[in-house]
Amino acid sequence: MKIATWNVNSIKARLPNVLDWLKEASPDVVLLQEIKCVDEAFPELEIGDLGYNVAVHGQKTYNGVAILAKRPIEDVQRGLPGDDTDVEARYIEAVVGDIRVASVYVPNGQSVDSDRFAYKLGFFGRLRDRIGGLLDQEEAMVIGGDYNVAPAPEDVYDPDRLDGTVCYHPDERAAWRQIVHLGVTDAFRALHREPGRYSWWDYRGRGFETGQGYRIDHLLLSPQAVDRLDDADIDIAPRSQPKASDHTPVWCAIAE
DNA sequence: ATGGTCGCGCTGCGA
Repeated sequence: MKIATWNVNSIKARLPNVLDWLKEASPDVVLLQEIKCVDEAFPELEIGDLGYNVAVHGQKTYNGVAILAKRPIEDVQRGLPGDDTDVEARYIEAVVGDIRVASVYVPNGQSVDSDRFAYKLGFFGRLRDRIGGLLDQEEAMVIGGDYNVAPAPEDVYDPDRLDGTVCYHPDERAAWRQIVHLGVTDAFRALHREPGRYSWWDYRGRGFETGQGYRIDHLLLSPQAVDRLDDADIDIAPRSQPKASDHTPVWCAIAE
């Protein structure tokens, strides 16, 4: 089962790109972030025509996550537990076949001294609690999304200069490791040792053209999923297309 | 140049 994660930065603005990639890559499950629309506005018909079922947790203008799957999507749960006052649509979870999947959009954090950065660290803590609880079920699980953190120096284009800035701050990397230390595995890094493989390039400063990227989109696998991990990679082709998202898909293949 | 470019939606905010 091929499972991908992709921050599309508006599903409406990106629909031609998304449809092209679904046809080209034919993933079984796609975990989308930043769809930037309410549930009713999600282009379910166009995506359904390609054979996908859809589960959406949308929001007007900002955020929004969704799951696409060729098989039925069961036991859908919307929202990350742990803070009843958090109304931002950043988490959706479901079961597809024998694998539990989730699409996560971790807050960007804006700047290190902002309230949004504190919200980001709090979100990481809640995500850790959720993943810890799910691990107790001892099932195959893939938690994919835009984590908005590059875990290690090899995951950013200039680690010395960027250290301490948003998406590569020591507190964010520690929050990431706290999740990893629960016992989940970064699927891409489990199979690739090479540095300089990125999933996001800032529109500003023409980051893609100048090679200034970050690896911030990840698939975290439970041990039961890692045992079945056949392949994983980052597909940078969609990032070079016209009207591209600033993120590109990351995928893994789990044996049936 | 503490900038740059997108998307949303109509003014500036979030990323």
